[in-house]
Amino acid sequence: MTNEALEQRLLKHQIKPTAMRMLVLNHLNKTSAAISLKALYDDFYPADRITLYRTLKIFEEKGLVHSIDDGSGAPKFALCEAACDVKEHNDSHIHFHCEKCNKTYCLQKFDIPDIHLPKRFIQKEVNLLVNGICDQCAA
Amino acid sequence: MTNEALEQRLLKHQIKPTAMRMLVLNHLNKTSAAISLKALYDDFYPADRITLYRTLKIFEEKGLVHSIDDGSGAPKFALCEAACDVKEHNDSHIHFHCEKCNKTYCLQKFDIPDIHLPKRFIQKEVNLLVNGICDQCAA
DNA sequence: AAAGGCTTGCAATGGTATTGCATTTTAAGC
DNA sequence: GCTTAAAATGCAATACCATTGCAAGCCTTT
Repeated sequence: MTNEALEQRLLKHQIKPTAMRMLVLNHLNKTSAAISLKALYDDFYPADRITLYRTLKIFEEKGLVHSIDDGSGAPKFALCEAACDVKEHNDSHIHFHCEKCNKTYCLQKFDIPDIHLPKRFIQKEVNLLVNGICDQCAA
Repeated sequence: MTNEALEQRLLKHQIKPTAMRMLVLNHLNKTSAAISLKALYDDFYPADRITLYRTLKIFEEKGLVHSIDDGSGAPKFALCEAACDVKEHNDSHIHFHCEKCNKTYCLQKFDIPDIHLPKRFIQKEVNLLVNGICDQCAA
């Protein structure tokens, strides 16, 4: 992804494109798995941890990434689908956590099936986390 | 639930029935919503927090309760279905978190629908968390 | 060049999970 | 019942992660 493309993507989400933010966005864009703050920190060492924290925070707030809680203790982050924006997240896909390699993937193509709830329960948002073994590790 | 019944239930799960454990089990049994360690601590004050922590821990390990991560930051705990035991958890139901009252319920009667995964992904365990408004709060 | 606003970096705080260890309680054998 | 071993409890301490406060730096606008 070119610098211009990165910049455009940030601007589209009303995020001021700083160097740090473009680096982080580029990094997120390159990897297929979701990434934790700690992992991001390791990859960007010796960049400041708090800055990375706030970078992810604002990305999330502006609908550029969504956070995934895969039960590993710390949330992980992954780029949103194109449909997401500042006003609304729309990440209705399955999240898969591999218990072998510990990676967490957004299965963008795999929608969450319809849910049946008891009478008078109102559904707003659904999180579906599947634990198991990913294709790489199953090989 | 009688003391004998509580005791039997603990023994069935290979948990030594101490006073504390029976109290906690009774408490879990009385409430329909899942409970966090902190809330349990508040309810049992001035009992020791660590003891309660370890009580929940062993309950979980022995298949008497399961933990639910509803995104509130701290896991909550609820009694397992009767089918669970020391060897295997089997809590394949929807968890519902009400954003109004912040309570989290096990919808025992509402099974998780079948999931479609990409080729060669192996599914082991599924967590389905629905956020929304519960029947009480919707009224 | 000056001023204001946003970003960054460092320090500090806060909450929760977890472990170590000494003491108490429980269960078992005699 | 008494003794002893194992398990549970209570307290202190540690560790981890998220989050905030504040001062310094950067960038834009005038």
